[in-house]
Amino acid sequence: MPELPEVETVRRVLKEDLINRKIDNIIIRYDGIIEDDINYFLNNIKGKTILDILRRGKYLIFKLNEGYLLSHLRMEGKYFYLKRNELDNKHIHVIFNLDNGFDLLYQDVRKFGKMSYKKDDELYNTHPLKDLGYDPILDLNPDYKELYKKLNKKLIPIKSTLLDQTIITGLGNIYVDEVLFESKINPERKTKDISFDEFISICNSSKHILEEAIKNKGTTIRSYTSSLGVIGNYQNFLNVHTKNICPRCKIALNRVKINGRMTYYCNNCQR
DNA sequence: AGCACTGTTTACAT
DNA sequence: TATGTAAACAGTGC
Repeated sequence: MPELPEVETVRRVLKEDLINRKIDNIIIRYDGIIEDDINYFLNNIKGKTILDILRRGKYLIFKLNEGYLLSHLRMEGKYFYLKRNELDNKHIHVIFNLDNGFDLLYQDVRKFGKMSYKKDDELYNTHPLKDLGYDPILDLNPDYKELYKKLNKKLIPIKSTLLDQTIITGLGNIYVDEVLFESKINPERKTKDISFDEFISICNSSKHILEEAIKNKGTTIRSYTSSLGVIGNYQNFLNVHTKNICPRCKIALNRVKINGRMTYYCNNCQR
């Protein structure tokens, strides 16, 4: 479900309730969510206290008093902070019993989400975080020249490259369309044909659009919520994604598949 | 009923 | 190495 603004919103919401909460027990109902050996995961997280909640790209990072709980929501993952036994359904796959009588529930309709435990010295040095590229919100002074080298001789469409989290991290299907519209670049252009100036424009638009989306608590098109029943607002500011008419020149938008992902763009404004 | 679609990532074949 | 496809899974809508 979520791209960077949605994950950032979830992080902020969870931070209000979870700081200094101790995890007394963990109930895992569906093993597929946990990437580690189950006992390794349980033994390392049970009894730990949540000191902070961080984010990198689309990953949520619970900083514990020792090590980290790394979590990716993929398409449908959601966290709910509720009084014990207040809510249950068949899509709740992991339950963290907290020391104050509340639970942190992990719900995931499609079961794509992943969690793992990372030691203090592992977090940023091992997959997946070590492979992530420029985070437009967290990284203030990126080496644009170095990033641009990665586009070097790629033949795939620029949209596919921007969905690849190893160059810029945090963009997904919605925000890539919006970024390319703002920077007036056709999503079907070959990556290697993007000029350095155009790449800078993409980076600037990414930062600007992601910031605005965070201010609006993310985009809710079908199922995203940051907590129980709380939707985002940025869908009201989308220019092209899910739209029919170009807001700039008023012609009909193109709707094509790139990488198997529905893509919206204006053939007139985006070159 | 059956098929196409969905905000993600990655394993695998070519 | 680079790229495209399928798979992980469940629900919704036509």
